[in-house]
Amino acid sequence: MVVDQLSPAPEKDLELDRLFQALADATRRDIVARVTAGEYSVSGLAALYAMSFAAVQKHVAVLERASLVTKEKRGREQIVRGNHDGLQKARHLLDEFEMIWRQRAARIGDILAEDDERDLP
Amino acid sequence: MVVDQLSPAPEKDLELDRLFQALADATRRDIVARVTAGEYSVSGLAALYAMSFAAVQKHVAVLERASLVTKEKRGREQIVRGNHDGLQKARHLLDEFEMIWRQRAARIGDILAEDDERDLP
DNA sequence: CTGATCTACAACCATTTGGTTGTACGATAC
DNA sequence: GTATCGTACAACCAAATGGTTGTAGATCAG
Repeated sequence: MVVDQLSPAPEKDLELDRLFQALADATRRDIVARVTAGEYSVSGLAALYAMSFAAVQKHVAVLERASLVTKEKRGREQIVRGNHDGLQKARHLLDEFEMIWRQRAARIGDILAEDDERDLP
Repeated sequence: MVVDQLSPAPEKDLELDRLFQALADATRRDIVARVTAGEYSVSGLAALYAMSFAAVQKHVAVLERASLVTKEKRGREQIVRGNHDGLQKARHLLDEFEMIWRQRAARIGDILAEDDERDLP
């Protein structure tokens, strides 16, 4: 019974909480997209948005805690880069949901097939 | 320039905000997994968790607003079912990030290849 | 050295979130 | 009918979020 392998009580998965929480903001998603494609300093990012430097700094911190982004000091700047692992972890969970969904669809298909068999001689 | 096609200012995408926000809670992820695999009434779901009925009711409402779940009245019960579309929308965004990432990796690969060519006669 | 830049972090504020309890109402069971 | 079940919704509360301003420490340019 594959279904019951799912967490019976929702084990508190702080990691996924932070991951999806981090993605639940348009500014942060934009930052992820940008630093995935290239490198930005924190102030370089801050220049892109209509909010204070400190606000962007906080967004980057949220992304960092969620393992979606890494920071590396270079001179007096802090370079922000995309972290592939975090994205893949999120994708992986959604893929699992997708699998459960397909298994369910297949099961429904089987039941219909059984009904057909019963109807046949 | 594929990179610059990305939202210059983060267009406020309420839909994705709600989607990821909804997934940023372990209880709600568990609900999604369960109703994706089968059918549950709201009270049926509430029986699974160590919190009040009203709390679960709110979680279901959040999932419904995020298009991850649908409710349908049946007798005096409200049946909750998984909504495939919402999940696919989230997967789609992460897939886009994945594509950007791969393009970047390919670009870096090209640069290295160019360097190699320059080094050769 | 002086001044400008980039960053970190604290303090504060308004709003949202995740939970509670309590009340009310339609549908079902007896 | 009455009692019970499943639901909806309001009011309330503590904590987290998303933003601000202000202050202070490194690092670089002149």
